Amino acid sequence: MKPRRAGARQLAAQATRDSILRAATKVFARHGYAGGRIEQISKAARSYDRMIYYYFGSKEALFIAVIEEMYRRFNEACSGIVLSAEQPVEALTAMIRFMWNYYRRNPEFITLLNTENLHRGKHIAKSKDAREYSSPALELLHSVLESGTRQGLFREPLAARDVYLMIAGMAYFYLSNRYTLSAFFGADLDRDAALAHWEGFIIEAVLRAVARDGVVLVADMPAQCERLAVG
Amino acid sequence: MKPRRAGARQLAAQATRDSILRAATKVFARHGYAGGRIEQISKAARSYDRMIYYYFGSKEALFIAVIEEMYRRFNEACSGIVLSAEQPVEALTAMIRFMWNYYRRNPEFITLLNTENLHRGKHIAKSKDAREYSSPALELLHSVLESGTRQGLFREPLAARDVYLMIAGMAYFYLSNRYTLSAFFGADLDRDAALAHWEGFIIEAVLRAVARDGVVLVADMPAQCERLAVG
Amino acid sequence: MKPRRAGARQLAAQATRDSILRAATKVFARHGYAGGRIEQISKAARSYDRMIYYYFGSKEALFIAVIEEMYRRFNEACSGIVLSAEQPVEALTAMIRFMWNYYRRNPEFITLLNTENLHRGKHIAKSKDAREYSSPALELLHSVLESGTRQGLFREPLAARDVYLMIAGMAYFYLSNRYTLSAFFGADLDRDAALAHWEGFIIEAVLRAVARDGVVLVADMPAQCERLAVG
Amino acid sequence: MKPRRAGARQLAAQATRDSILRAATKVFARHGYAGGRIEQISKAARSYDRMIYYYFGSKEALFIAVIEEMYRRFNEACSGIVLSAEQPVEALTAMIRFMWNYYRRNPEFITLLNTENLHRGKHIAKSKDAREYSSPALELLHSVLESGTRQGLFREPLAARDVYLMIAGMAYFYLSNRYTLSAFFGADLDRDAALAHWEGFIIEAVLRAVARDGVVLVADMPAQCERLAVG
DNA sequence: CATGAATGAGCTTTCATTCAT
DNA sequence: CATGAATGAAAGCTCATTCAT
Repeated sequence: MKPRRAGARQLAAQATRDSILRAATKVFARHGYAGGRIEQISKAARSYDRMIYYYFGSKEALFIAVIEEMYRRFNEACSGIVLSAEQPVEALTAMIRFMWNYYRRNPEFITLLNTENLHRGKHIAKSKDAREYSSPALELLHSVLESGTRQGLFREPLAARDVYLMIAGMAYFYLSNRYTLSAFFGADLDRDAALAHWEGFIIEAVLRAVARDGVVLVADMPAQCERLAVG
Repeated sequence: MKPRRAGARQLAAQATRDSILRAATKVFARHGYAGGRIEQISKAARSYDRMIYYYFGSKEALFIAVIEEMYRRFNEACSGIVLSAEQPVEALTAMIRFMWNYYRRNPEFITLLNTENLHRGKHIAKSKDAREYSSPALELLHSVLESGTRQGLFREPLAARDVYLMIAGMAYFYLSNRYTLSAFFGADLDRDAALAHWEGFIIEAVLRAVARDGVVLVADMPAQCERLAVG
Repeated sequence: MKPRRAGARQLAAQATRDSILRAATKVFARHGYAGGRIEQISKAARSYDRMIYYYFGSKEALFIAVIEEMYRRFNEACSGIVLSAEQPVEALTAMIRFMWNYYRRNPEFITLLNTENLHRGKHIAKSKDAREYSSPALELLHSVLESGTRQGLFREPLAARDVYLMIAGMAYFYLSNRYTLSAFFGADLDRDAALAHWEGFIIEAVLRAVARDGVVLVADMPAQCERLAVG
Repeated sequence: MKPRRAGARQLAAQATRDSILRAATKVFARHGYAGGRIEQISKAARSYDRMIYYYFGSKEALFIAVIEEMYRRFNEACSGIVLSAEQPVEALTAMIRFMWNYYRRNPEFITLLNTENLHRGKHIAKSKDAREYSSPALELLHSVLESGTRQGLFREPLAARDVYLMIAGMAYFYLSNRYTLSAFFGADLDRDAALAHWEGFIIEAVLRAVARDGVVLVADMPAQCERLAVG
């Protein structure tokens, strides 16, 4: 009947829903699931409590939507990675840098994942789209590792999953736990120099982990690498 | 006059305090700070809400006490590590196994740290004994790395802190995030085989990270190691 | 669009707020601030605890609102006083009767003021409208005193504030402290005769306090007055 | 058996009881009955909650004891008043000054009375010694008034009770309500000048209230008085 | 008599959620 | 769809009081 109006309405509705989702992401990331308040979310979204129930049904359903969106964005970002399989060391280095930077720039990603793991993944288990979240990052990594092996740079191919876990673990842990670690070490892990140092350390450790015995892989800025023969 | 009786009273009081602390550790580890209910804690401790306030003053103070106790235990456990500095590869391997097992056997350690980091370390900051938590593990690691270098097995010594972060990161992340990772990978990371595999992977990766160029370090079960010359 | 309906909603909301305020006035007047229970208030208002926090935010803020409303009503009542400045003795007498009757008919006024003074005025200090509470009664009194002086009935004008304090003190103290005073005197100060006697005594004392030396002012019921020359 | 020890014990016990009573007086005076905390009292008395129940039985019984002690002290103080009945104006003035100063120096007297009146005298009603509290002040006042009448200074004798109420009302109200009055007047009633002014005003008003028609009584500092004939 | 732990009812406050326009 | 009032359960915390040496 009034398509234009209906369209405008739908647009407005979508905007409301989006702003709630965005606000919820922030609030849950900051305070956890139990600590995240419905009212805080609705106010941050400049909307009303009621709207949250209208669009999402419950606090838990909202949290699930937040987790889903978080994965969607991560995979979307992963899809954007372009690597030259011909230069596996460069590609691997770029992959590490990507993950490190993604974690750094999306701190909610880390705290939301921690929150979800605190709850033993029960929300992701309820998600209908859970299956779709297997990341393109893994496949990329797999082909890079294969290429490196083929070129004699990497040893017999490691499981992409293991390398992924290694990269993610080293990057994630440093950022996720930097507050307690800073207290533990008596040093500020948030300083630029410390961050840069750790990024370099991850790269070095991963290259050493994948390198063929007797081969030393070096990643130089900007993203250069060399092959140094031994013996 | 009545030392035994007075002692009994104090003992009972200490027992009450301890059981509250133990219960709080479980509950906060399971549900986070905001999600952890005072009533749940007092019931689990077979005590009363009032006693929590009697002994600790507030929910937050109780949480701080939990965090402090958690660190104390960890450092206590670290103090028990005995390593033969003469066999640096074995020592380093043992160190890794220790941390991996500590995380596995003390899952609350992980979730409590995550919770504390969610709150940006604000509780540890309020702790009076925060300074004392610097772990003996770091110093041990330092001497092991030095010994390895001296023996020509390890390259010029890496910072103990970096190696510690590498080990902790790889071990911690796997265990902390296994629920979301299992969904992400579509595989169960909790299976014994998967756990054993990852423990081995960490050891291998760390040994490769610290090895002198051209040296391949291998850690064999049970805790054997060999030196394989290359070239 | 739907002004009547929207209006009805707002009206109902206002009614809820009002009934809470009314109930709170009663409860705080009866039991003091600490002794006044939130639940008692919400039940008396036929509402819910939650609504008190919805509309007022906290127990203290509710008490402040009660104090503000109490002052507002008092000043509103004072604004209704009509005095003929030409007949200062009658006017002053009427003023005294007004205050006496106001205290008698609004016993909460007295106990709320006592409660607020117990807390050293800390709530009124937090009130934003505190400034506006200076009563019209003072100005009225001032003009009555001036008129009396001009007519040669009153001595050189006393400060309206002092006369106000005298009236208020005598009336307030009798009513505020009648329970302990009754025990102290071994007599019932609440009997009609006793009350009427005291009202007359205040009037007489005040007239004597303001009278020009040598002039005896008499206030007869109903509100008549004569001037009796002396010497 | 061990009289000295028993005596010492009794003394210590009395000291404990007294310090609790003193602490309770302060706490109830400061926070009212409901607002006064048992723990606060026991801590202020450097004793234990349990001791309060040991010596007084309950919070209410403790409050009754406080009220009784308060009256006892007041009457004790009144008993110390020495007035020369031959100089009724001076005597009356001295009486007023006594009451004004007693109120000023014993602010707990005022707030405790207010608290007791808030509860409609229910505690004093439960006191067994309540009868004994009729003050010597009334009798003193009575004889002063009679003497003044006999000497032709005061009019036909007023009821001592009325004059007492007048003095008490004016003095008590000013001090009791000074916090709200200061806000109401926009002036500080606690300043020395203001206090001295009001003391003088009370004296003047009372003298005028009791003076024989045509007689002007003046009370000069220090405690002098003159008789000024009119006409 | 003194001491400090224990008790459970009850307090203020907050929560997620639903109702009524 | 939006708005804001309403709801009742449950949270953290405090209270006066009693128990057990």
